[in-house]
Amino acid sequence: MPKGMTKRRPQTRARLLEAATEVFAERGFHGTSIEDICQHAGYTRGAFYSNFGSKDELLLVLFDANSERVLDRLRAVELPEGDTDVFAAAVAAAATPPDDDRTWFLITTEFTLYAVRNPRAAAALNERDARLRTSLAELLGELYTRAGATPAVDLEDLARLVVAVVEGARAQSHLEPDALPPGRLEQQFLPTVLRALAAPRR
Amino acid sequence: MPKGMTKRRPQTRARLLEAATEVFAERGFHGTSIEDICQHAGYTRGAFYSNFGSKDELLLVLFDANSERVLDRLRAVELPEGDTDVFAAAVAAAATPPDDDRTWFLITTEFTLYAVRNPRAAAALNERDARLRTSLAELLGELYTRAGATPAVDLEDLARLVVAVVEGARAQSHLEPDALPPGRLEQQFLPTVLRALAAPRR
DNA sequence: TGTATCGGATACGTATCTGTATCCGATACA
DNA sequence: TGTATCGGATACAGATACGTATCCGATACA
Repeated sequence: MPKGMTKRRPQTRARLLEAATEVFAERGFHGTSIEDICQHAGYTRGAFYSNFGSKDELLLVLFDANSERVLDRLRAVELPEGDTDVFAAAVAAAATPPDDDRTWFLITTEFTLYAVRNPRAAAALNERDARLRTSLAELLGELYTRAGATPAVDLEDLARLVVAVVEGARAQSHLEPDALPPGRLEQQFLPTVLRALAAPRR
Repeated sequence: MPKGMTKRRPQTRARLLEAATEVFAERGFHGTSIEDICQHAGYTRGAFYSNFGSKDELLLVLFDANSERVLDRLRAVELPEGDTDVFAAAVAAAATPPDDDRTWFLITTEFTLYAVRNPRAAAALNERDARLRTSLAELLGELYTRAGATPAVDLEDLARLVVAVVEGARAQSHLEPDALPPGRLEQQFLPTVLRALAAPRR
């Protein structure tokens, strides 16, 4: 805790961030006024400007916090031991989205749009994605090892593919949850794909 | 042309739509005021309200128009004849994005967000996606035929996968054009993936 | 050529949002 | 317990966006 005083401050910061999460998810970033956030959090705009310089700044903080969460989730994935179908088991273990996925899908997508137009945000997003791919590549490497196979392609490239599939599927699932339950596309295809990208036995 | 009169009308409509396309891409849907659109098109708000009921309505029209374009593009894909690597050739033929892809990536993504929150838009989006998948499944079927193979999975499901990969890759490319040129991920992986999903020869 | 209708411009009132400047209660700290 | 500082509320002034109501020039049509 910084020098002067505090105790209320981190609380209101947290509450503002949480409120912003919900309101952004509901109405979008541009569609949300600072007033909306404060109202939803039970504060006035005074509190907001005392804690953040602008709506943009808050969004960056929000995104960074979520990035850590996502990375933690990925790092927490444990590869199963069973020797039946390692690929399928691994995908199944990793493919369950959290309950609040809808909210974060909306915010992350919003942030993506924001990033395409804003260099500072693009940097943050690309850095997160790079770290995510590194972790994922690591995991994939271990997966192939356990399967007793060698990957036939660069693991970072493969990580890009996996991210593309996951993100693409996520969008479809959030638009038509009934037609495509979350995780289904991944479970249906990723095991086969990963297996197909193992180097041929020699 | 409708009864009363017209000639100017469809022109200004078109110009407003074109202006909206550009401004939405630049500042986002919520970030764009109706005034912005009119100014960029060289009209006043009077012209806007005479042609559209609201910004939302205009967005729907914009999206529908683009949907047709996308479907036309897909239907125009011609499978190559050469017998070398049919899968690679097909992917290469289909993977080149149009020049204005960035603009439409932004708008479509924006529209996706809009759709997650708005049933009417979701219906439009899902209908387009369904038609897109149908066309794509057809194309894939023909592709397997030419390859002398039988698909091992439902083609509509496979179409979902392809769409996921393409959309996921598109997002990555627009965020890091240098690290991932448009179409590269597709060309690198899709041929192998499609081949791997052919039923084993019997 | 006259005239009714159409398309878009202009003008207006209102609502909302923004950022800052100031004020007051609460809390740490001596 | 006194006091300086901190956190958030309140108050204010300006800007921007919205939708409508009205007006005027242009075009179809008789």
